[in-house]
Amino acid sequence: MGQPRYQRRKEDRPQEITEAAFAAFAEKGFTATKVEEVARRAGVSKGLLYLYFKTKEELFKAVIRSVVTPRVDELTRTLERSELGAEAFIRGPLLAFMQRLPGSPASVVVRLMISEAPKHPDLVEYYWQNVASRGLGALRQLLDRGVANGEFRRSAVNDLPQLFLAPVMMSIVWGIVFADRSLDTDKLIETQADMILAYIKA
Amino acid sequence: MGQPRYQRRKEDRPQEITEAAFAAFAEKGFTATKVEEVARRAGVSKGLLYLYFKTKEELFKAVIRSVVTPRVDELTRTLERSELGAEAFIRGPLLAFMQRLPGSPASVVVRLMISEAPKHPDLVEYYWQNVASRGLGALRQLLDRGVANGEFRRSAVNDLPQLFLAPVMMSIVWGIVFADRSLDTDKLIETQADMILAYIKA
DNA sequence: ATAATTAATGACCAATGGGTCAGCAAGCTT
DNA sequence: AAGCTTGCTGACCCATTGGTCATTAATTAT
Repeated sequence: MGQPRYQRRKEDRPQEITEAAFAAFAEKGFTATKVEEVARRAGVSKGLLYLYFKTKEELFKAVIRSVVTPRVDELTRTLERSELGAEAFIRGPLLAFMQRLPGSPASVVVRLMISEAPKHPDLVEYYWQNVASRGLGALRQLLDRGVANGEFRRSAVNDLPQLFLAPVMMSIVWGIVFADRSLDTDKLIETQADMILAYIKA
Repeated sequence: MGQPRYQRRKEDRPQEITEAAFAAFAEKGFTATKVEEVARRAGVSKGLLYLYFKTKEELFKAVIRSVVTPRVDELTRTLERSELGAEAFIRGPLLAFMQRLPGSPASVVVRLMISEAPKHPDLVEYYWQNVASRGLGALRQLLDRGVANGEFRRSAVNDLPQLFLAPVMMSIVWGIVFADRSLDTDKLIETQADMILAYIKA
């Protein structure tokens, strides 16, 4: 009956801890989350956590990276695979992708970035390199492609792909602040796409 | 030479403390700001601060209210005074107002709300009643007026005045996270106004 | 089996910071 | 000028929590 009191699972621990931390941060934010709480959720002692992550901040960075990386990969894959025209791509996969963001972990990342960015310049740099600049670059490329093949005219939008993301950001922030008060985020994002397309169509 | 070590200025203290707190919160955020730091900035002892504000949270709420109230008043006044047509109002005073927001204290308030909203439901309620719902209501009214007098057609925008604010929010968040990396927020907001107007014009 | 290795524990430490309060002194009253 | 009220101070308290480390026990090697 000697149930061992724990198992040694060196391989799995980091991810388990990271996932537990994400869940905790999502609920309470970074500062308000106690390291011990993360450990408890991961079914692990606080001491072990500090064996895998030097400080609470290191853990935080690892969490952001772990959430962000797969999502960016998803986006770039979608972009590369597709052979749709620019407008069709925007109305199809891009719209779907953007509409999923407000309800996804991305939303938590945004909240954490806004709260903690000023204290973590290296994390901002990472986020810029791996998410923002790549995403915006892809959008710019898409718009330029549309111009090149005559679908779109060249306009201010070419230099401001942030216009696509503005209603996504609005939806995310709305969700954080006014959790309950409903807003039709799908409609918001879709209408923006409609407007932009009407505005830039050749 | 008996310089008095302090003066009694019961009337001015609350505002002085509130202003010092705003400056401190703007730099470090709510949690990272120590009450003692606020007191120091206000040129006051920590004990006195607690004479005027029961807790750190009460101070926080007072700060938000003090920043938000005058700004809302400014907006509503502008709206009421103006006798411009809907489009002219949007391209004129409304655009100017929105373009000022990202560089204004409003930006700090947004950051604080995003970070602290989950812990301060009553503050969210206050913000909703006094800022969000009034601002959105005014925009809705403006759009309806435009429809009524034949300037605009009725469209999805009538139910989603958040579309106007989306690039403002984007600019604010951008400024918080990527402080240095520049974004032409004026252009972003102006282009959005152009797009919306093109989209809804009768 | 026995020894060696190291994943894992949890009691503990030290610093931080919100909040208190006994006492001091500015400035008013008489 | 003496006394009184109260705005104001700053030393202090103590709960919280990030981080450490001596110890334990699961696993592997011999």
